[in-house]
Amino acid sequence: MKTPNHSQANILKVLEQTKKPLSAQEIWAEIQKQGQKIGVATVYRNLESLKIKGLIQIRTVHNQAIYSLVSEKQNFATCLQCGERTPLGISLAQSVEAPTLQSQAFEVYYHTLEVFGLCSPCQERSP
Amino acid sequence: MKTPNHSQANILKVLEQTKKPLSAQEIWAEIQKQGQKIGVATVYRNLESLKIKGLIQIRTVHNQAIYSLVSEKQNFATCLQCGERTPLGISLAQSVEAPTLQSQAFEVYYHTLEVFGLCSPCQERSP
DNA sequence: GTTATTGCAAACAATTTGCACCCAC
DNA sequence: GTGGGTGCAAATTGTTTGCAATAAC
Repeated sequence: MKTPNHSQANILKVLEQTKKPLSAQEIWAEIQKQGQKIGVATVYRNLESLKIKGLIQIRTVHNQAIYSLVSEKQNFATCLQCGERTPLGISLAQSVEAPTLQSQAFEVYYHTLEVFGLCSPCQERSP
Repeated sequence: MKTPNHSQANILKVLEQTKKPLSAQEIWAEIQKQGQKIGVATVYRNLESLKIKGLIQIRTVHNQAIYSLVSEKQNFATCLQCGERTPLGISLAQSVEAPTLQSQAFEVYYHTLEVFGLCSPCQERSP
């Protein structure tokens, strides 16, 4: 659990290859499809480890955990109704992170700026 | 589902009273404790409605949805290991929100700035 | 009277856990 | 050999759904 093991490497590889956030089940299916033998439990256990290492991040959509590489875009506009997330072309948190958190001995891995509301289609759907 | 009904009012009241984020089950238990009769399903259904209205927000901790009023602090440092969230004394997103999103016809309800990493106790616990 | 909302219990699905096995070192 | 990592299947638990009864307007 200390050094990145074989399963964790597979998980990271899949996330890099597909280039999009996946659920645990999708990751599991994908690794199997690539010929590797792996159990669901192993996927979950290693996803947890990877999360704590700060390599992947988790968000929840429709009551299902979705995993993605931390290296991907961190700023989104998320629709409360359909869950669609569109990246925002801004990145501004670094400037405040450091000073505020150093004093609290908090070790920053990454950050997220997310805006919630209704996307245009959903606005029309529920007036 | 259009106008705030009785159940939704109860949910909001509980969230205001306890002044802290609660799980659906906790909200359900609390409303019952106050003498109101309500079913779990009703709680879930109305939480969903309140979410879409932008009145409450959801986050997931340990595979459980946690609900809180949107009016509460939106900026946090979250520990990836223990899940502890400490509010940040900053608020900076407004300035970028508006211009970026107006062009996309996205109706903003609220925003969140979250920083992830390890809190000081957890750093010592996992070197 | 018509429509929306509710409670109940059953159904569901994602995630977790216990345990025996196996591999690496 | 020993300890961590694994697969399997069972168990758990939060959440959702169908439906008849009820409340709202």
